[in-house]
Amino acid sequence: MKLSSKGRYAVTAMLDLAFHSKKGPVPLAEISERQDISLSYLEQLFSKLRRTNLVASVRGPGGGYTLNREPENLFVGEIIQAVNENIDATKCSGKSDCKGGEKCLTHNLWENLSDRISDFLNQISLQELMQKRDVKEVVGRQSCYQSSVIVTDLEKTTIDTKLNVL
Amino acid sequence: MKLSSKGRYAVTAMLDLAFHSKKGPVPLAEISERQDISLSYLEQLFSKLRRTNLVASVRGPGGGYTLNREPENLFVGEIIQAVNENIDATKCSGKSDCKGGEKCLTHNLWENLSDRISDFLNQISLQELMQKRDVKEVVGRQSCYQSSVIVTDLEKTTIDTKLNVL
DNA sequence: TATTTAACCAAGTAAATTAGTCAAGTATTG
DNA sequence: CAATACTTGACTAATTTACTTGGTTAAATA
Ligand code: FES
Ligand code: FES
Repeated sequence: MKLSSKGRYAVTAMLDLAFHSKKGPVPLAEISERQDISLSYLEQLFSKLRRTNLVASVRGPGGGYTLNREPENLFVGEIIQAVNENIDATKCSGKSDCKGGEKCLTHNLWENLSDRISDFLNQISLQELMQKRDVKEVVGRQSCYQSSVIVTDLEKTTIDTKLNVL
Repeated sequence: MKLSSKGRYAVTAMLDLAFHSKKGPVPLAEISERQDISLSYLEQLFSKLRRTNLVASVRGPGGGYTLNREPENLFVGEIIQAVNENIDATKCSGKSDCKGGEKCLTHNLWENLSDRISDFLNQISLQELMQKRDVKEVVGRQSCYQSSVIVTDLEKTTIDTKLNVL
C-alpha cells in the first residue's frame, strides 16, 4: 500500500488550487510558494493530474492550471490514485496469488482494508475539505504571509539585501 | 504511512501460529514452510513480536513460539504496530509541523484517515480471522500439502531424486 | 556428556522506492 | 520575436525493504 508524500502533496496542491482558481488559472510557481513544495516536483504531479483530466492547463503568460471539475465532484481518492497509482493494500495487487500462485491466508483482510480506505477517500470532496474550519484557518494564515507578487529566488535575495541595508 | 510485506507477513505468521499452537509451541521453521516466508526474516519479526509480549518463546528441541494471549484478545493492529512501527498517515507524525513548523492544509485529513485505519485493524482479532470461511479454506488446503515431517533442503533433493528414479 | 534442535542476535546487502533536481524542450501571448 | 509558463525525460541521493550470512546460546535427548 502506498500513501506517501507524493499523494499528500498532490491533495494539498489541489486544495490550494481550489481556493485560488476562481480568478483564472493559477501558475504552479504560486502553489509552490504557498505550500512549500518544489516546483519541479509539482510539475511532475500536475502532469499526471492533467492526464487524468482532473485539471486543465493554460499555457503562455497569465496561464496556469484550473480545476477541471467542480470541487464538490472532485474527490481526494481520485487525486491520490492519479499520482500514486493505487491504494491497494494486498500484496498480490488483487490477483490472489501471492503465495506461489495461490491465495495467502490474509488476502481478504487486506482487500477489506483497501476497500475501507478507498471508500473513505472517495467520499471526501475538495469542497468538503474547503469548508472545514481548520483548513480555513490555515489558508487565512497563508494569505497573510503570501505576497501577491511572485518573487523569484534572485529577486528575494535582492530584497533581503535591501532590508539588510535598512 | 507504512503497510508493507513486513506487516502482512507478521499477521499471516501470527494467524498460522494461532491455528497450530494448540498442541504446544510451534517452531518458526514450520511457519516458514507453510507460509513461504524466509526463516531468517520470520526470526526478525518474531523477535519484535516477543519484545512486545504478543508471543512467548520456548528454546531447545520441541520448542518454538506460542501466542501470549487468547486469539480473541489479540488484534491485527497490534501485530502490525509491533513490527511496523506505526500506521500513521500524516507526514509530520502527528506533530502538526510539516510545513516549516506549521500545520499543513491537509493535516487533519490524514489524521482522520489514520484513525479510521487504526480503528479497523484494532477491531479485528485473530479469533475473528480464524472463523472466516475463506481463511479456513486456505488453511485446509495448506494442511493437505503440508508434510508432517520437517524436510530440509538437502533431504528434499534426495527425495526428488528418489522420485525421479521411480 | 555429545549432539541436536531451535531461539536469539548482529551485520551486511541488492533491489526498489521516494522525493526530489536538472536541462532541454514546446506552446502561447503580447 | 521575446518572455512566460507548461512539458518531458533523464538523472540522483537518501532511504527503506526484504531479505541473507554467520554466528551464539539454551534446552532436551540419546
Ligand atoms: S495478498 Fe492477495 S494472495 Fe496474498
Ligand atoms: S501532515 Fe501534519 S502538518 Fe502536514
